[in-house]
Amino acid sequence: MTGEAASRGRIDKRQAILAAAFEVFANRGYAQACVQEIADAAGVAKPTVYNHLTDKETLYRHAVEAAADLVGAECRTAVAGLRDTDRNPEPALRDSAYRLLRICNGERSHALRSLTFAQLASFPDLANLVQDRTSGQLAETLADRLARLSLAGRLRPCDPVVAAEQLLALLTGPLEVRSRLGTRKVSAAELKSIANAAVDTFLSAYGGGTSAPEMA
Amino acid sequence: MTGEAASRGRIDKRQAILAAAFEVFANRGYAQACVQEIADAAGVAKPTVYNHLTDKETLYRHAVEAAADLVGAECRTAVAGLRDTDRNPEPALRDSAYRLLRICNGERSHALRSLTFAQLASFPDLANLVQDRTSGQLAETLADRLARLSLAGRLRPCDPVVAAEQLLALLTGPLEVRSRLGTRKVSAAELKSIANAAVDTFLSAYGGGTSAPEMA
Amino acid sequence: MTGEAASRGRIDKRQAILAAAFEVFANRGYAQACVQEIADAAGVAKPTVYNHLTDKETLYRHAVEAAADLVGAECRTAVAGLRDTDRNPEPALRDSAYRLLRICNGERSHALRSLTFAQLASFPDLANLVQDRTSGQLAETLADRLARLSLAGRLRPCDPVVAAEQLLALLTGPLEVRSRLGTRKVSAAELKSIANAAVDTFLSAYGGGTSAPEMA
Amino acid sequence: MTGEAASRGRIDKRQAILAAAFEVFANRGYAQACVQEIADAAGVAKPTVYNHLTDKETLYRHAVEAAADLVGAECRTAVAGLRDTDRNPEPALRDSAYRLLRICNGERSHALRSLTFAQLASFPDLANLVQDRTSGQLAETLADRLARLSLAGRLRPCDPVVAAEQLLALLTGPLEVRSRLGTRKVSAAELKSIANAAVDTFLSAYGGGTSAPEMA
DNA sequence: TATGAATGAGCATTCATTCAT
DNA sequence: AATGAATGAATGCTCATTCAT
Repeated sequence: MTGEAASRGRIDKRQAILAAAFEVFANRGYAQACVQEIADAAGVAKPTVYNHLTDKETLYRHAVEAAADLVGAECRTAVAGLRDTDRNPEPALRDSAYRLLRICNGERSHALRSLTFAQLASFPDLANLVQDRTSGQLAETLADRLARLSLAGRLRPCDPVVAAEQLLALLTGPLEVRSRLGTRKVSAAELKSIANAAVDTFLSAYGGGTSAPEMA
Repeated sequence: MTGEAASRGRIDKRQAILAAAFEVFANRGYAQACVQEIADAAGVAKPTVYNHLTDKETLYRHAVEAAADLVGAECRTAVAGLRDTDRNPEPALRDSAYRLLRICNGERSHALRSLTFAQLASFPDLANLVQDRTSGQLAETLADRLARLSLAGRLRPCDPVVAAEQLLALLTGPLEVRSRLGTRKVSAAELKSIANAAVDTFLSAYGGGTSAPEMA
Repeated sequence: MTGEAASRGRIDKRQAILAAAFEVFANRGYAQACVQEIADAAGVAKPTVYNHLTDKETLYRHAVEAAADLVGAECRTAVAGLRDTDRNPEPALRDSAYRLLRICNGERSHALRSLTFAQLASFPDLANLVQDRTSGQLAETLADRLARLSLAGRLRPCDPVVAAEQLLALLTGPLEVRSRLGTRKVSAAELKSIANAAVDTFLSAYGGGTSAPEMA
Repeated sequence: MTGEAASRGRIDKRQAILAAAFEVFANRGYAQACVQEIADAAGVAKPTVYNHLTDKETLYRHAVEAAADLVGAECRTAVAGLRDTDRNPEPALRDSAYRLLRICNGERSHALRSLTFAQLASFPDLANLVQDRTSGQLAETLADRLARLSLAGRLRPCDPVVAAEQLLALLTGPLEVRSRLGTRKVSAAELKSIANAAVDTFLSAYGGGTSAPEMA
């Protein structure tokens, strides 16, 4: 009991530090963020931060990695509805598209994107890691789903990797513009409109499988 | 004469400083870049930098602005071929798409994108300015062209703003993934493949106006 | 029994800490040595060091004092052979001289010397304590022996304090130079040569007692 | 003029920093000395110290080196009187001995000795450098003089290196004891007594060449 | 008693910025 | 106009020391 409570406390503190770190890094950027501020935000003393995470760099890497994992998981959840190949995929596509946009429009996503770009030069490996665990995995998952839909005759035969890539591009590209890189709030209605426009275009190109064969 | 030569020298020095500044900022990021390094790269003494540009911030703003203007101009040139409404727009689209990708894949573009994201928190206004002068203007120009093509019956009736937005998204989104945010070289062949896939999808959705049947 | 064993364990731990402390202080110097490293070297946790020895300063004092006592005891042993006033003292002198040099050339002696000098400013009293318990006591012991030898007519009448002082100087001075303050190994042969040269000079000045009285 | 004055100012500042640094290092030791204190003592701002001397380590090395050169030069001056081989060397020996003791008893010498020992572990090369430029060069110079005196028949034939080494040992050894490693003031009278005792013993061993009977 | 965890205080170093020349 | 030199303000990191268990 005591042991569990203690280690719980330890873990909580570490989590608190990582969360505070991501928050501060997101607001200030890597270089401008100072460890003292992170410590303050986490409610601990500066050396405690160092005890748990060695370095400003290490702190940054762990904070970013954790955020990337969170976003990645959210994204995978968002496209879960596409697993069903028994139905016309259009409603599921519209739903997933909107869910993805909500995630991408979230603060965490914007911050992650921002930080990743910002530190491209300093931590290129971290950029790759983040991309893999977020858009990379998402694209793969999506490609899998699209491939099955295509096989099931719900989508025209196509390269599922390209299709997934383009669907995502049709979602995130316009969002980036409309949100002005994340500096502007985008209403739910606008998100829906982006999502639907994306799905429309996507289906124009990839829709219409066997049920209404375009004589592929 | 002397006066002109002198002011010419002055201008040259200012340009040299701005160029060096963009280079250094691009390589190190805003905070990590130090004025001394920029001065060294420009071949002048540190106070000279301050004489010309007041501030690190001012220096940054001017350097970024100049780069944005350059990229913006390049982009506008790239889509010049779309002005012609007398022909099937497909070849021009493929050409413009490829040209745009080459620009977006260039070092300057990547650096600009990187820096803009990196300093979102510190200089949000600069982010907007850059976006306006690059993708913003480009999107507008493109929307104009597409509107005329649509009017001319070369494209299906559509919202030209959305169409432009999506075409750009289909180009830049996949490029970003493939180039791993700019850290990886992308071959000309791959660029062409991205461009063609984008145009294919775009034309599936927006192509086929009245006068120019796809069967062409 | 248990009590004894326990207190034995306690004492052992304390000894281990002191030994580790001297080792670490010797290698790093007072300020550069950190308590954590000492704790690690002693195989205990940091607070345990504090439990036993209060302070970094206290720890240092005890460690140095213990080392000084060890060296002091060794030195006294080394000159035991001079107690004999019945024989020509030359062989005993040569033997004692060599033994002293071996001690002074030992790691512990060098470390002690180094640390004492290093912390002159911070702990001047400790410097005096160390000097008293090592060269001080040795000089006194030696002076006693020389006085008796002189009285016994084995040495010319002289001020035994000065004589002892000079004999020690003739030993340690050259050793310090040859060993480059302890950074260089000095061979046994070289030690012997130093010892003999010292005794030669010493006997030239102080040798020749009653057997060939110079009629002081 | 202006240039000279300016560079003069620069040099003066550098000298001031080095002098202040030696002072502070001597009083506090390397690790305990903080650069701010040195800057204050030199009457400059901290970064100025770094501008001139790069590093705390570099600062230390230059300060110590400069002090070593000063002491070395003083020592060489002190034994200048021994160059004369036409006279009985005894008065010159007594004079040089006393002069050397005054130097070795000076604050700078003590500090140099202290610091050298203190940082043996951190900067062993510096220890050697200091020893070479002070006692090393002195011993050589002295050996030269003694060799010539010996050749001139003013001293008994001997190994001049050993003789020099022993003479210096007879001076510095007792001084170190009497001054308690430099923590205690030693009166001029006591210095003279040490010097004379050293010369007495030295001459007992090495004096009495062929041409200059001791009875002189 | 022994220890994992936490902290307050301190220090080297860097950098944007400003004078004096 | 251009520069060498100087500085005030920060910031990463370390370490002796103390709690709570």
